[in-house]
Amino acid sequence: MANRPTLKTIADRVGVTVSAVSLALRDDPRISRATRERIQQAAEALGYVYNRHAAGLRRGDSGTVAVCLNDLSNPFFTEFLGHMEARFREADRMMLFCHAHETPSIQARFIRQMAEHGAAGLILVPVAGTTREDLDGPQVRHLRDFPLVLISRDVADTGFDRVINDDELGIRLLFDHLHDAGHRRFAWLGGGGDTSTARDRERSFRQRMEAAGLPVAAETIHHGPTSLAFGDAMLERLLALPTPPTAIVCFSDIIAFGVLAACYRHGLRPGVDLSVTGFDDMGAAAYSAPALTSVRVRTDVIGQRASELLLARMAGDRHPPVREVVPPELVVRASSGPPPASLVETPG
Amino acid sequence: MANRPTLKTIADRVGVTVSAVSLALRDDPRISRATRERIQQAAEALGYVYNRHAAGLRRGDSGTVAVCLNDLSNPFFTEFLGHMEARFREADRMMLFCHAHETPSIQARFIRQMAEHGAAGLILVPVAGTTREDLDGPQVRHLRDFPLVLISRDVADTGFDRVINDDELGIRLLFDHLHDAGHRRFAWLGGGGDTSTARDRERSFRQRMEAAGLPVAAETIHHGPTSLAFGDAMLERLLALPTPPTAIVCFSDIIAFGVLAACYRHGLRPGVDLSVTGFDDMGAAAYSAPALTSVRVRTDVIGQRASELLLARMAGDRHPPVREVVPPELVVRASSGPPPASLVETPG
DNA sequence: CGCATTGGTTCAATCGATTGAACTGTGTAA
DNA sequence: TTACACAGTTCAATCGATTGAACCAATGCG
Repeated sequence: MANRPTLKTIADRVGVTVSAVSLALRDDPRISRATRERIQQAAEALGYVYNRHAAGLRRGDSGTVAVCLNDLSNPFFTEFLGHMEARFREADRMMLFCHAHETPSIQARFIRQMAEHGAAGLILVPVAGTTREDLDGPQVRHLRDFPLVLISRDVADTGFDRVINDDELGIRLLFDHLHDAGHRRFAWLGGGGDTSTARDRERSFRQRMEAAGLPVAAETIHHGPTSLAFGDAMLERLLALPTPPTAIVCFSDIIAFGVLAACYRHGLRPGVDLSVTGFDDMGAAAYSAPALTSVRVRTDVIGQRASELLLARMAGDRHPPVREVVPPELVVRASSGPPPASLVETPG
Repeated sequence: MANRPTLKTIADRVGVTVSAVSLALRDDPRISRATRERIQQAAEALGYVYNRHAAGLRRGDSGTVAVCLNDLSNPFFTEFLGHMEARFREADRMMLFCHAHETPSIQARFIRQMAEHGAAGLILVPVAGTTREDLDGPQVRHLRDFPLVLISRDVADTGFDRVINDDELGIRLLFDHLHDAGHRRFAWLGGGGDTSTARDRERSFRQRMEAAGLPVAAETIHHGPTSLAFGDAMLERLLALPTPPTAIVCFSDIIAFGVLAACYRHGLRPGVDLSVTGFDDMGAAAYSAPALTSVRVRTDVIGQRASELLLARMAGDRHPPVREVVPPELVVRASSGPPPASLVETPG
């Protein structure tokens, strides 16, 4: 800030008023060509930097949007960030960024501060446990009619736009792939957090199990953090069961990678000795050892749609809140295959 | 922005002036307890949101810092982001974020725009090819005396603070570990970008080779992007050589993961049949298959130091520019070991 | 009683840019 | 010659908050 030149500085140097400078720098035809050029040269020479917030104060838009992610250590979410960043750059908007770290208080604070900073809109991957109250309650009155789009995770009854993955479809594709390959003994390594994603994926898994006439026993479902360590540790526990599963369905790629690491240590060949699947299909899934069967969540589509919706809202669009559900795709790779022949239950 | 309440709104409701409201909301003792409370309640009731930029206009600091990363898809850099975000949150500063995508024009644009948005400081991981000119030339006159800290990658002679990893030390630790284990046939899979990191690591590698009396042949050094695909593809080429290397030293973990993936497909056991090492030691390195020997770059230390330096500069510190070099640590895991017995050259 | 003090509040200028209205001087038409 | 249009520029209010100075009333002191 160290006393940078302002419109006044330029005006004094050229010998006109700030109004003339303001108009000239924005190429307003009201200022003559000659004067305009003198002004623009002076600005250049002085190293003038436009003050967007002073302008925004008058005009009513600071030109920023806010983005709040729950977890930066998960590349899945940074993929979103990348896609949105690109779209907002196109729209000439800067991004105010927050890493909420799955912590409600950090998220709450950001929701206040981004408003104080004049953000014109907010894209939010709500942290686990986010309630309707948090986005709609008396503490956040300023969010009323505020352009806000939720992505990836849903929060019911908030009246905001949402763009989310079709988790039900994803799990169905995955389960059917495994079931068709002959698997009957499944384990679910699930997101422990209180998120729509964790709930929806697990519910779908249970539904598919039921539909296939398979029992969902206590040792079928396991909850834990979305971390490599969790997947790694869980494989050990699953192997210790009297009848270990032949297919391990993981809530996310991250967990699956942990399982693959443990498999490697045990000399187990995923895709041959047992099947392991992820969910999200982040970039690394194609290069794990072995490559991971997963469900490709369209972070590009979701990120772009969310950006579009937000920009539309910021432009004054007043349509009723939408809930867009983006279909994912099954990506079969080496980590899944038929169960080992010795373990296939012969009918009768 | 949709006509939110302002100080005036509150003032009218309570029956005082905006000055009184301004003072009251900041708990100034000049306003009586009674009035202060009435004002604060009214603010609460109206859902008032502080306008930091209007205030900043008067006070001269908008409360934001800018952060520009070269590559978001590399978790190594998001680790930095996480550490800095935490520090800036503590300091009550919001982050204006940019993903430069290794693209100079995007970086240049951000350097201008963050200034327009009144950022009080900038942390930059310069994109490949960034020159002294880009940070010090006539196009960026506003960066003169601007609080700016470079991290991870250095740009010479710019007069800015820098916090970087000791790449020379890192490579030395890695090389000596492999050499001591008996390896004599090395390959280098290097960063193709024009960055100090790529240069310093490769130079160190060459120096150690020379010091060990080993020839650096054409098939020893290979350049390519920092991607899984590059590492994956390179293993194929290295295996096709008449005398393949026994140790593959990768510029970064990302490349090494690609190599591991290819090894898996070929049935090669890293750490047994050949050794593979990474650099950065990002979180996933402990959970690859097998776990990756790497050099732990202290993203936490670097991120924190950079934040501290920046905050100090923003507070008016005028010390001459510093260049802090943070020592990394060797982390030996399963992906490296002695060369296969059959390949160890017997002396004489 | 008169004057100074103090507590509580308002006044008014300010930060940097924007913009509708007003002004100035030139050229053209009546 | 007067009136009028018009191009080019300036005036002045405005956005929302801050702050040193001014103001006013009530109290304290001599």
